Amino acid sequence: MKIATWNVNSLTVRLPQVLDWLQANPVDVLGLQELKMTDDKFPFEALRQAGYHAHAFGQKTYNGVALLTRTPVANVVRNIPGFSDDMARVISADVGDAGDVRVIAGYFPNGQEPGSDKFEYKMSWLKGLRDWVRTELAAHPKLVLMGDYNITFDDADVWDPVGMEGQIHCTEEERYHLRALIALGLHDAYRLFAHPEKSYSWWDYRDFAFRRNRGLRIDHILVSDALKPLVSSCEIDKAPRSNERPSDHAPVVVELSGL
DNA sequence: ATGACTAAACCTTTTAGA
Repeated sequence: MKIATWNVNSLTVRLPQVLDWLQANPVDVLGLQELKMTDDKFPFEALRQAGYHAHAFGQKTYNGVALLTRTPVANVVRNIPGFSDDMARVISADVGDAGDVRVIAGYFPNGQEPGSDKFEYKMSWLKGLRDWVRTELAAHPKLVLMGDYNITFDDADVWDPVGMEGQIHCTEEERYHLRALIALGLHDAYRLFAHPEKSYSWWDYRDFAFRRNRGLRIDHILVSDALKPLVSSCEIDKAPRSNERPSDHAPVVVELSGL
């Protein structure tokens, strides 16, 4: 089973690229973030013709997430139960032939800058997510928590760790929450394998950042203890970042054997 | 240079992203 996450930064603009990517990478599950559209605009029919079931949770202009799957899913949940939020950031479902893999796909808050109201919202959102994921893990041992986290784990995820020290995506407060998720019994699938140094999942549109590989690794796939032994690969696909009108994020793909 | 691109909307200017 292959599971992927991709922040497309407007599905309206990126739909042709998503369809092209799925044709070349027929993953079983794809989580999308930053749809930037309401559900009545969501391209259910185009995705159905591409062979995917789709569940969307969108809103106007900002945020918005979706889960695309080759086979039908069950128990779709939108946002974080127990955490009141007027933004569309999370969608989860039971996937796989046995329906025993819980996939949670999220668009984590950006946070703007430390000390801002948006940063405080990011901190409370992360706490709300963790409290819910703890109970989800107890109910679903086989669990994947993936998406645009908007947090780097450490300096290895940052093109300029000195210049970005203490800046948004790189603060100790954000990384504390990321480690607290790991402490629930989750593992960063990407770091289960050796990868080249300076591997990132996002590059600024400005200043030729992609060509200069000035990026951040902020899109992650975390797998539970029960799934960790099944992970056979995890890769960032940089190819779509070279498209015309690309998303600023690249897809991340994990392969689970025996599912 | 609180800049550089990109996207959406209240659309020739602002807000947000990361």
